[in-house]
Amino acid sequence: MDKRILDLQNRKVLKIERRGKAILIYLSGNKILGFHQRMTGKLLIVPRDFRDKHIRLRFRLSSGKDLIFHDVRKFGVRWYGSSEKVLKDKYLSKLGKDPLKINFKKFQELLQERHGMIKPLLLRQDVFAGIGNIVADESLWKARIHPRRKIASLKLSEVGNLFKALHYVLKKSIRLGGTTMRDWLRPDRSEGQYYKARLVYQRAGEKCQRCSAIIKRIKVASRGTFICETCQPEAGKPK
DNA sequence: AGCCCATCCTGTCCGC
DNA sequence: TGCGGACAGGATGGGC
Repeated sequence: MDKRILDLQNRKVLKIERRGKAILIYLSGNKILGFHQRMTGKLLIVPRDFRDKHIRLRFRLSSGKDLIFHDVRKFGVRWYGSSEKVLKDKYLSKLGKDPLKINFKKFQELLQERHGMIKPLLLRQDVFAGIGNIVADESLWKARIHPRRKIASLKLSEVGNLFKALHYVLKKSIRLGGTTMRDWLRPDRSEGQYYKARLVYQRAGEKCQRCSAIIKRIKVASRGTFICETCQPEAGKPK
């Protein structure tokens, strides 16, 4: 039996917090139980007799149900310890700004003095906490910005459009309960509805909702990336 | 600084 | 039906 798990006995959940893509459960006795779901992780509240080969952790709750961490690919991360120790973790302590919690001026500042491409920057959790591949592609499409555009080449109006697009996409995906494309489920095992609402991500070969051109799949930052080449022209490549 | 690749691991899908 | 390759909501470390 794992001592760290035993140590959870009788602890009370005081609050649950999200920091970027990390979920922190504050427990009595100054402890934090934290998770990062990565690619296929999910936190589920299930009946005690719920069984599945991919359950990695199981916590018995006083409600009579179990909290489980289910993770097919085992990339998920779990933290546990005193809140000081957990918050000092390399990943958690370096998390950047939540895009929904900053104003446009701050957003502009974070883009200053950057020399790379815009999409890889959006995906950096130490700069913007919480933006993932889907939100990045959907936002860049909405703002009509090619993911390989150099940050320094973006006009003020484009930076403004991107900021607005990020807010729009993040709020919408949260309102729709997240993205279920294959594995992921909400804690009550219902599906998130954002995947049905997406406009470019994983839609290669389909028509752009804005201009009817065919959506393409390219690679940016070693990640599958979906764009409309007409709406999101690449700098230096006039059509 | 920033880009790419491989890696961690399991499952699915597609072409042959 | 089998088999190999590509790809999948992410992060990290090494090489250039």
